[in-house]
Amino acid sequence: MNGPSLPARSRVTISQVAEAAGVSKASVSRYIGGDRQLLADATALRIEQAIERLDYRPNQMARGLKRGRTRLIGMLLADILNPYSVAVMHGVETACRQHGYSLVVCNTDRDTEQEIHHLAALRSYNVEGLIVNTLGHHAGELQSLHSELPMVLVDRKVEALEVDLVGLDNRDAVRQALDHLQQRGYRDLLLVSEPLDGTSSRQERVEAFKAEIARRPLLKGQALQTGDAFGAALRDFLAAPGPGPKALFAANGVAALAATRQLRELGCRLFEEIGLIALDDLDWYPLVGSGITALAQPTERIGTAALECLLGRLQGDREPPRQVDFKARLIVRGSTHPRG
Amino acid sequence: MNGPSLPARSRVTISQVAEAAGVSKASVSRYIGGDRQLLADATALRIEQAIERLDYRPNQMARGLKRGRTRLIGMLLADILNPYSVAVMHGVETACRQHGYSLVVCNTDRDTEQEIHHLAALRSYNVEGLIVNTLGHHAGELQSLHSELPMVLVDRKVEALEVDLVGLDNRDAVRQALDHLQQRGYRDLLLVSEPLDGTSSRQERVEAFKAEIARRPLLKGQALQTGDAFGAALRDFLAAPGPGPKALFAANGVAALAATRQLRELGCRLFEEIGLIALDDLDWYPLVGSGITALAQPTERIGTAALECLLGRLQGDREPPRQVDFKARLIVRGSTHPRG
DNA sequence: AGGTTTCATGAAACCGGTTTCAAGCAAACG
DNA sequence: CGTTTGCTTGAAACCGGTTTCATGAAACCT
Repeated sequence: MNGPSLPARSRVTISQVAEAAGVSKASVSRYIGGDRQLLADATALRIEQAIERLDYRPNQMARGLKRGRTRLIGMLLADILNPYSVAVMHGVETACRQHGYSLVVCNTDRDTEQEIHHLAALRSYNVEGLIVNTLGHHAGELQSLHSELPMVLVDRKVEALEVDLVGLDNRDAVRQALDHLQQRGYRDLLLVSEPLDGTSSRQERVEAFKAEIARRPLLKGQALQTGDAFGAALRDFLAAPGPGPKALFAANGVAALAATRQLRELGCRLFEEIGLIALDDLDWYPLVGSGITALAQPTERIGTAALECLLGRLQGDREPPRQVDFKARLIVRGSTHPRG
Repeated sequence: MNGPSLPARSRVTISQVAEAAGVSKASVSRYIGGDRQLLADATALRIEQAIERLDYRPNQMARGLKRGRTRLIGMLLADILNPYSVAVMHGVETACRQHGYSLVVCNTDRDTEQEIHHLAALRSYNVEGLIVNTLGHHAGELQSLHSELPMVLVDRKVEALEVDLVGLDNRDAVRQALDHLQQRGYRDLLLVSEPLDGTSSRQERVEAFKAEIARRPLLKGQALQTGDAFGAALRDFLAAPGPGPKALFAANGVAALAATRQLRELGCRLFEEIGLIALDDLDWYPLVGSGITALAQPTERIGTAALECLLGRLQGDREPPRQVDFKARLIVRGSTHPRG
C-alpha cells in the first residue's frame, strides 16, 4: 500500500484480472463490455470475483481507442462567468450523466485564440460530440470539426454552419416584454444589450425589438449597447422628453446588471422614474429595489435539449438541421409598476 | 469531402502521415513529441509538410495510453451553481490552459452518489490530477484515489485525508468582519451560514465567529443556519432587545442571498434597521439597497494556486501536505453604515 | 454412431500512438 | 585505411483495452 503523496502506483489492468481469474483478456473484456450473456456462468463468476478482489476499473481511454466511443462530450463556452452559460451547462451535465457520458467543459473567455485552442484540444480527446456556445468567428474550424462529429449550437447561430440549434424564441420573448411594458403604461423604451459582436441571439433581440416597435404606434423605442458611451447615452435617454413613461429592456442578465448599475450611478431612484424588464432571471433580481421583472429562460431544459439533440445525431439521425426554440416565461416584479 | 450531418469521417493517423512523408511512424512520433532535435532537418521538413497537407492532429488518448500523460486535470465541484465554485473553476481553467492541460469538470449537486460516480469516471479517464471541492463524505473513495494520483482540496477539508488544501484564511476573514462591524458601531451580531453539513470552511467560520465574539466584550453574537426555521429565527433576532445596533454576517454568497431575501420578506428596510456584511463578493452586491459590504475572496488566485500546487506534485514534489490560505479583502459599501 | 450446430473460449490482430533497440552511415580518430 | 564515435532512422514491442476468427467441446439431429 502506498502512503499519501506517493501516487503513481500503476493501476490494475485487464491482463492481471485475466490471469487472476484464469481466463483470457478477451473473456474479461466481454465481461466488462456487457456481453455477459456470451460467458458461461462459472466463468463470469470467476471474473467478477477477480475484479472485485483486485479492485479493477477499466481504462476508459484504452477502451475508446479501439471502440471509438469515449463517452465524452465536449462543451465550448464563450463565457463561463455568465450565469446563463452555467445554467445551461448544468442542464447539459445532468443529461450527460443520465446517459452515461462525461462532460469536458472549455471556456474561451470570449477569445478567438482560445476558441481555436480548445476546439483542437476537444478534438484530440476524441469527444463524441460537441455543444457550442461561442462567438464562432472563424467558422472554418467549426465546419471542419463538424465533418467529423455531431455538433449542437446553443443560443448563438454561427454563420454558414448548418447545425442543430437550441435556444430561445427571441421574437416571442421580445413580444412578451413589449406587451407587458405597453400594458403597464410604459411608452418610451430603451433596449440595452451587450455589444452585438456578431452574436446572433443579441442581434435577433435587437431586430425583433425594432420590428415590434415599428408595428406599435403607441411605443417609441431605441436600442443601445453597453460599453464606454453607455452612461452618457443612458443619461440622455432619461433626460429627453418622450411620449410617456420610460422603461429599459435589458436583453440579457449581463445587460441587466450593467443597466441597473448605471442607473444607480446616475442617481436614479430605481423603478420610480423608470421601469425595467430583463431577459434571463437571475437569483438576485428580487433583491434590487422593488424587484426586477424578468423573462426567464428555461436554461435547464435548453441544456438537456441540446444534449438530447446531440445524442440523436450520435445514434445516426441524418435529418436536416433542426432549430429548437423555447419560450421565455414572464415573471412580474416591482420594476414594472410605473410610479413605484 | 463529407457534407454536414455526416460525421464519422475517420481521422488522419500517424501511419498515414508517415507514409505520406516517406518515413516511419517512429519519426513522426518524434516530431510531434517535441524530440525534433533528434531528426535531420530534411526529415523534419518532410514530416511537417505531410502533417500540414493532411491536416493531421495526434490523438491525445492514444498518446496518453503509452505515455501515461493524458494532459487532463479533473475537478470535482459540489455545486456548480454557486458563483464561488465557478470563479475558482475559472481560475483553475485559466491556469490549466497556460500549462497545456485541459480540465474535466464534474458537478455533484451536493449528492454523494454522484460524487462516487464522478470520481470513478475521472479515474477511468486517466486524469493526471484532481482538484476537489466537495462534501467528501465517504473519504474512502478519495483516499484510494489519492494513492494513485495527486489531489488538491479547495475550500473544504476532508477528514482523514492528508492532502494539500487551498482556501481562505477563515479566521482572519472573520476577524476582519468583526473588526469592521465593531468599528462601525454594531454590537449585536448574527452569523448566517448554510447548514454546516460537515463542510469544513463553514464550520471554521462559525467557530472563528464564536471565538472572536467570546474575546470581544463589546459584542454579542450568535450563529444561525439557513433553512426552514430561518425566517422565524431571523424575526426573533430582529425583535429581541440587544446591546446595540444589529448586523448580520453572511458566511458566504448563498447565505447572503438567503439573508437579504429573508430580510425583505420580513419587511425590513434594508440596512437602516440592520447592517450586513457578506463573505464572497458577488457582482450584484452593489445593487442591493445601499450596497452590501463584502469580504472578497481571491477566487481566481485560489484556482490558480490549486492547480500550481497540483502541478508541483505531478513534478514529483513529495513534501508533506501543505495548506495555502489566502486573505479576504474588505470592500465597504452602504450596508455597514448604521442608520442608513 | 456419425454428422451438424451451437456455445464458450482463447490467440492474435488491431486501435493510434510511444519507446526501445539495433542497424546504417558518415565523420573523426589513430 | 581500419576503427570508433555520433547521428538518424526504422522495426518491433508495448500501452490497455476490443474484436475477429478459429477451435474444441457439448448438444442436437437423423
